[in-house]
Amino acid sequence: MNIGKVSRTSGLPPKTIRYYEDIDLVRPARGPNGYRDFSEQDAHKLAFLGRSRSLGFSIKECRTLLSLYEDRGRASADVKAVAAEHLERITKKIDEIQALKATLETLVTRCHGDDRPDCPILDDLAGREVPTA
Amino acid sequence: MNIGKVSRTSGLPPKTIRYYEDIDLVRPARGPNGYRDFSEQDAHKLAFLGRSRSLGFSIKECRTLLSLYEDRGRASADVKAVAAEHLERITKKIDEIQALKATLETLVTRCHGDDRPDCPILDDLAGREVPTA
DNA sequence: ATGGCGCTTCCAGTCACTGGAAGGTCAAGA
DNA sequence: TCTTGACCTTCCAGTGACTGGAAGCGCCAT
Repeated sequence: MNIGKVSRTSGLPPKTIRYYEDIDLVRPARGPNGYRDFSEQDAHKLAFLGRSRSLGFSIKECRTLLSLYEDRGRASADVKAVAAEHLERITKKIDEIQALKATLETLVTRCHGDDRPDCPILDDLAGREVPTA
Repeated sequence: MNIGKVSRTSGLPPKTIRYYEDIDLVRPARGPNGYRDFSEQDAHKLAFLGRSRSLGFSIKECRTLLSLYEDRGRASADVKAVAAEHLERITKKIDEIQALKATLETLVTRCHGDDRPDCPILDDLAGREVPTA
């Protein structure tokens, strides 16, 4: 399977697939013309990677997940640990970003948004006190 | 004011401040010894930048915000537009990341997490069908 | 004058790609 | 047969927003 085909089936851009080979996530065979020749297994692996990445796992975590995936005797607890840690990070991130949103919402609401130059958003960014409530 | 002092007052690491000079966000004067010499205004600007960045504005947006901040005659509507757009992005991001969290939570809950090798998390990553409910 | 901190520049690395140039390969159509 | 155009290759460089580290100055106190 050429890179174009596996790109279509996995949903990953060719550039990304080449990059994944570069960092040793996949090791496709080569045809006599120098073209990469992906096996079904390679295609599966790439789809797995795409899905993992889209769930926000880092490349490093993907590497772990992939090795667990390929280890027939792995303990599901090991996988769960990686996923749970990731879940915790995500949860924290959501909290942070929601606090951010609240702040921004307050600011946007308070700004009258007209031709006048006085603007609570800039006031806040400049560190001036703006009551929260 | 030396870089160390302004770093303390603005909360930004010296490296970041030098970087901000590099990309022309600040233009501190120089003393006869070659040291950067930050004015109160510079310090203010850096604090403004720190606050904007911590609210998740990109450097590009910070540049816009900063120019609006320094433009005595700006219309608050212009500022509101930048902030509102950012708010929209944040809102979308929250939705996405929450969907992510839900998926991951389902997977983590479903994985028994013991010594056995069968694991719904890996099954999902591999693209196998896993019922959502 | 010596030690230690703070300052300088410059180069390289991070993460996960992405873009582009320069060139080889392959299959289909005129 | 020639040519077109899609597809493939490698390599280099850039993204964003820093961060780390080395080498070498300046400054102040003891």
